[in-house]
Amino acid sequence: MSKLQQVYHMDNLHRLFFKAFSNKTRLEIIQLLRKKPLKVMEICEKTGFEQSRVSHNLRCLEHCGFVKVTPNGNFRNYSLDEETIIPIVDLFDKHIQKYKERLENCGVIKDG
Amino acid sequence: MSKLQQVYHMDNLHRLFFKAFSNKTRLEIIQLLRKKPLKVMEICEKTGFEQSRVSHNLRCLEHCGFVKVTPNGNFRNYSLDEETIIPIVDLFDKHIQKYKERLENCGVIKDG
DNA sequence: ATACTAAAGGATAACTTTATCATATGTCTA
DNA sequence: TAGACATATGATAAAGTTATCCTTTAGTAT
Repeated sequence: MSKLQQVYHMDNLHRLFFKAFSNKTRLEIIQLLRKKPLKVMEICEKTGFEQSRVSHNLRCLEHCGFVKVTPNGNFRNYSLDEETIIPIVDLFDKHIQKYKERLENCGVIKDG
Repeated sequence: MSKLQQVYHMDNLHRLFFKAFSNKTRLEIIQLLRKKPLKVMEICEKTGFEQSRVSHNLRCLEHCGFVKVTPNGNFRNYSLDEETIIPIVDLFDKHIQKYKERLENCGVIKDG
């Protein structure tokens, strides 16, 4: 694989990684799981999102390595990958604090 | 503002921040600018993207605090905000290296 | 086995984002 | 001022993403 292809490939991975974060449902789930592991129904109750919506997005998060799942009888417990995700989320705050007004009225990306 | 509202608000900012990153055009521009500041036409030439596409996305990046612009006569020089963006981009690599296969075939988020 | 509960998965309409086209603005030089 | 060049902006069709509805799978208990 050439250098150029490697760089391009890396860009795609970055992009997929950010897409996983850039969704209201998934981000709320991540914030909840920062506090403690939860079952699917607990996430539904705390967010008000319906079960199917939560399941679909947990699937995405698990697939991309953001969360781990531990089956426990009839339930499934979801928890954050603490090795990579928690330090990353913490680091964002610096940028976001500095530019929050701008982020809020970009015009290209919208707060839908 | 209540605690709950603050948390919700923060989530929105995170989301907008990630959306700015989760786009092929913007991410390629960011990677180019990691090396050195560039004019718009230089970005077009290096990426092969057309001028309007680059301008629209630079507008988004500037608005959200990712890049700074320095007008210079007929040209405009764009550069990355090194204080916040560069350390963040570096940190992502750890997660992305660990989960690259998974990111590549998620099913929910696609590599369009 | 049947009923019950928790969670996952498929299809799709509604919504959002993107790239493109056409046009406008701004800056320089003659 | 006019012409040339660099960049920005508005509108919109196409592409991508999301939530929802509905069905299915899987575990548990009786």
